[in-house]
Amino acid sequence: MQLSKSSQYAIRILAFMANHQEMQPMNANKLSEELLIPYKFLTKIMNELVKADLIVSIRGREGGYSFAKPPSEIIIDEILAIFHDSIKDEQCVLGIGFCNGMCKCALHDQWMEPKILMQKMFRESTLEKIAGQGCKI
Amino acid sequence: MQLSKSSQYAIRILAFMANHQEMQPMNANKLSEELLIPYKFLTKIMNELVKADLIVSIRGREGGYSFAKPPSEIIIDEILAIFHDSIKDEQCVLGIGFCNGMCKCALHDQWMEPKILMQKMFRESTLEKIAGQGCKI
DNA sequence: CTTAATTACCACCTTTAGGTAGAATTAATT
DNA sequence: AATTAATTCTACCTAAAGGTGGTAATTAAG
Repeated sequence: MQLSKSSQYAIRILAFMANHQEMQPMNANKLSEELLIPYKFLTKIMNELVKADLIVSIRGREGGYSFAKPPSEIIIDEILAIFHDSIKDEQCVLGIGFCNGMCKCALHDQWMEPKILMQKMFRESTLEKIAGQGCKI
Repeated sequence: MQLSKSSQYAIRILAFMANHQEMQPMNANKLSEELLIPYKFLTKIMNELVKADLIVSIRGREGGYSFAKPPSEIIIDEILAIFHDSIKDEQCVLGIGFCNGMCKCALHDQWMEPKILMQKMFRESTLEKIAGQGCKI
């Protein structure tokens, strides 16, 4: 029961970048060293963030990555969605097809509250909001 | 962000068995057909439940599976633990090593409440409690 | 004793997540 | 124009999850 490594890394990378907007564009080497994320894996993730239009990349010398839009407009759920980690409304904790009022799973009622809280957390947290928190790793 | 198939199946299987205690021992064929879980995968899961002492198996004709202890004494978290799906106290949502007061991740504070709720849900739900709920698939 | 019904075990297959390698492309600097 | 520092692309590798096949072991029933 946890996020994929890709999602975890992506959030940490973007939060770090949001904390150092003056250093943009920021290159993959720097990010890899600061966050202790394998270089090649990191570039793969960054590339997906570029394709998803969260990040723009500048190739060549003095290049690197910068935000495609301000961190205040990027929500965590948007990042999770890229790596298929977002919690959908209809998602059943026991994986049955249609888990709703008609035919619900054995954990449906208990699952409601934590599920809604997680969705709320992922949907209401912007990068800007969370960037200030924590010890920036 | 979801439970493994093994955990999902195991909970559904055990809840079903708790709902039909008069039919014990219950064999793999019956469980597979009722719950639409691939036979071979199901027997693999049952075997793990046997090794974990949640279930006892009886081989041979008229054999099958029965509870090793009453469903009122089996909590969901115990099942999740078998498949490495339990949510540990120190588990960080962004996967950093030590996420606590000293050095916490950017989502630490927001993660607290849903995490505690999920742990509560998994730790306080017994099989007996959840068995009655839902439409028994 | 034989047969049929059952679980246990071992080995494998397929798909996905996580991660790596190397060459191609781009662009600033010299 | 050459060099160098950077991203991008394609392809691959490894480990784990999910799933299957075949057979041995066990046991009740006939």
